[in-house]
Amino acid sequence: MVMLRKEEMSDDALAMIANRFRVLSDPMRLKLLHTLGEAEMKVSELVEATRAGQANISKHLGVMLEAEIVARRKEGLNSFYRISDESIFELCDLVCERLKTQFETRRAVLE
Amino acid sequence: MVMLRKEEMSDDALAMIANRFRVLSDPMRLKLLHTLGEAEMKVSELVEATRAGQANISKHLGVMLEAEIVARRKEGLNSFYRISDESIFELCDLVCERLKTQFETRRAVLE
DNA sequence: CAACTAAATTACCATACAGTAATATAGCTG
DNA sequence: CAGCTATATTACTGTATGGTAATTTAGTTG
Repeated sequence: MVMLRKEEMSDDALAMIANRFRVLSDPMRLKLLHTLGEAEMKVSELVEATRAGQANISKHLGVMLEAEIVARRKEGLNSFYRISDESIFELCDLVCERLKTQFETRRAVLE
Repeated sequence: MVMLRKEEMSDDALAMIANRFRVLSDPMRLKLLHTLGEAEMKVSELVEATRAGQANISKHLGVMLEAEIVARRKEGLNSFYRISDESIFELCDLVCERLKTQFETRRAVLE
């Protein structure tokens, strides 16, 4: 546990971790994950839900598929995507909680 | 809890979360956090520990200071940095565990 | 105060990447 | 098979960002 504190941490390991964070560092991808949180959806539904371009959504889904954060199931003309890495919700929750604490602390300074 | 699953999630909130992930999405910054994990250090020590350029390190530290992931204490000519957001270790651990699981699954496929 | 030092900032270049329009691919349907 | 549809891919553009050299800033010491 607490890997990052342990002495040995190779550059390759750091690069892999950094890459995972990079995949999560885009608002549109987080929006897709948020939307997908509820249920499996096909691309056209995600396009409608996010009101973004089809090519854009396809590209973002491709990035997350490659990172194995989502999984794809093809059925005829449609592609259905779903979350395949539930741990991202834990990550987002942690960040959310931390941000709230930060803002609360900052606000308290003004009193 | 599990914020990302809740229905309402504003674009601003998504942008803030994405930004936090972005700050963590660079190998050199993770290396600095890893190095800082043990104890407060001054910039020159971090430069030596990471074998990177001084300007580079200063810039990365500035990014993390702005994000309130590290804190700074000035003493004479020196600046001492320390981790101010311990939750990043939890984030990194979660990612690490998930990556290990992924690779193990992928390896198992070859048997 | 002049010389020195640590850290921050600036200016610059190169690369990476998000968004988008156009096109390709693959499956469906008449 | 011809046309249609959903998704993926390609090519391109603009913007953001990491690395670095040069400079600035702030503090120290003779």
